[in-house]
Parts: sequence; C-alpha cells; structure tokens
Amino acid sequence: MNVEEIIKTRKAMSIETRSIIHLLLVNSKLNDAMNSALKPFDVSLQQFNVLRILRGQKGLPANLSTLNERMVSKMSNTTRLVDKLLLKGFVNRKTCPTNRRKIEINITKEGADLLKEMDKAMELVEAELLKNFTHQDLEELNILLDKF
Amino acid sequence: MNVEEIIKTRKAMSIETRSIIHLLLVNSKLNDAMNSALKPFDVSLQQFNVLRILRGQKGLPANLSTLNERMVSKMSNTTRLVDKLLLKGFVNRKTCPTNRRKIEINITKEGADLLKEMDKAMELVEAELLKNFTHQDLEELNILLDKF
DNA sequence: AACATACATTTGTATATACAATTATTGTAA
DNA sequence: TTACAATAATTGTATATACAAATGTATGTT
Repeated sequence: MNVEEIIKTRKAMSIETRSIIHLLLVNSKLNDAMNSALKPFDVSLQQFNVLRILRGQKGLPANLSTLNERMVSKMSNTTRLVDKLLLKGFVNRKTCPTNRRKIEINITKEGADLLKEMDKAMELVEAELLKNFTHQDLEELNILLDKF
Repeated sequence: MNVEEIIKTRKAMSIETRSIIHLLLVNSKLNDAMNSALKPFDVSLQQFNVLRILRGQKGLPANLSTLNERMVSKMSNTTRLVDKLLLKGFVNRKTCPTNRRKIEINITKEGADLLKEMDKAMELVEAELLKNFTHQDLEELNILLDKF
C-alpha cells in the first residue's frame, strides 16, 4: 500500500500526516473486507461485534450500557442495533427482574450457531489481510499501536 | 492503549485478531478526534477531505469521479457530499463546457480560507494523537502499514 | 442517420448513525 | 412520604451512507 499513489498526490507531507492518512486507508480496507465477509450473513460489523460480546458473557445477560462499553466502535444508539439482531432472531431481550430500568440481552442458539460460521469467515479475511505480515511484524505493530 | 482492557475481555486472542481489533480501536480514536476538531467548522472528515483534494488541484477543476478516486474513504455518493459543501459556499459547481456529462468543481475563496484554519486545527489533533511517538516510531509504523 | 453502448452524474429508497429530548425506574435525603 | 436527582433505555429528528435505478450525454458501428 503506497499512500501517495492511492491518494494521488505528488506533494510531500509530514510523517505525522502521512501516518494518520495511512491508518485511515488501512481502516477503510479492513472495514470493506470485513463487511464483505459478513454480508452473506446479513449482519454489519457492529452487529457482529455485539454478538461476540454476548457470547463472551457465557450465558450471563448483558444490558445496553455493558454492550456499549465493550464495543470496539462506540455508538450512540445501541437500542436500535439490538433491534436489528432481535428481528433476525439472533438475540433475545427482556427487562431485568431486579431493576426494571435495565434490560437483559442474550444470544440465541441460532445467533451462536451462525456466529461460529462468521468466525470462520472472519479468520479467512484476517489471514488474507495480514498475509504479508510475519509474526514478528505483528508483534511490532501491536507495540506501536499501544502508543495511541 | 491496552486492547484487552478497552474491550474488557480476559480471553486470549490470536495476534492476528488482536492486531485487527487494535487497528479498529485506533481508527475509532482517530475519527473521534478529527471529527471533534472539525466540528467548529461544521464539516465532516469526508467533506474536509474533498476540500483538500480541491486545493491540491491548484485551480484546476475536479469532477466527481476524480474526487471519488482520490478520497481516503471512498463513498458511493459524492454528489450529495458536494451538495453540502455547495450549500455552505465552500465550493462551486458548473457543467464542463467541453463534455457536458462532466461537472467542474472548484474550491471557493471562503472554502480555501476556512481550510487553512482547519489545517491548523488538524495539526494540533495530529500532534496530540501522536504525542507518544518518536520520529523513528512513525517511520516504523509507516513501513509496517505498507504491508497492507 | 440510427442504434447500441459506455460514461458521468443524479435521484430514490432503505438503513445507519449522531445527538437531543423524553419516558420510566430507582435511590435517597428532607 | 414526597421531592429530587441519577440511571437506563427509548424515541424523534436530522444527517450520512450504501446500493440500485434512472437520466442525460457522448462515442462507436453499421
């Protein structure tokens, strides 16, 4: 991936600006690839993320604030995100018996089963995206990204 | 930035998955910071990007396909993106005299002036975002990102 | 010239997201 | 007990984006 070639500029830019643009370009590529991989399952990257969080709960229900807190990309409206998963039958939702302000969200069997399939698809995308990286490269990348 | 802490997981994940999530988290942070910096100017990151491309044309008009081609994050509807800039008076648009299928888009004086202000704001955000990075770090980061 | 095809942009429609305002519930202090 | 503040989720509204279809224009072929 050559930054200058992709954004078609001949102008020199600072290493700082170049780094930021580089990261934005990479992210654009990641998002496209992952959304494509999830398209056959009719879920967005955000919805996939929610399903993974729910699985991580190992049966314990999650409420909306917990979901929001753990999401990779926070968003303002988790209610409607869960609505979509509910429509598809991937989660269920009921009000918490001890605190009726809260709602309890669980992943369904169908959701969990499909999530396993999604995982496989995502592993393939990851491998493809990272095909030029050695293990050592990835270690270094993670160390650098920690500086953010 | 500690990935496991942010997404609140105790489960071990592969270095591949961790790298991807790490990048998504960083991107989320970049987007938030940059959009906040642009908020006072009432432009989105995408709109800012278009303005920068137009300035890069140095007076030469750009058409929609050119804009789309050079944008960091491609999007399907550049027409309406330009509509917004037009409404704000930051660009003007007229049909190309030699090929009426095309339209010619230029940045206005107001747009260019405001863009200079945005640049300053963006430099500040960049510096803040990258404050933990040495020059050497950034060089390494760019080399690694080239592998995508 | 007539037609088909390719090109460049626009429009329609559905969904996604951001942000603010609202509703409902709970906890707590006077 | 009432009043008030804090919490959790939902709803309304505006804008953003994806995708497909439509429009208008140019080009090539016979």
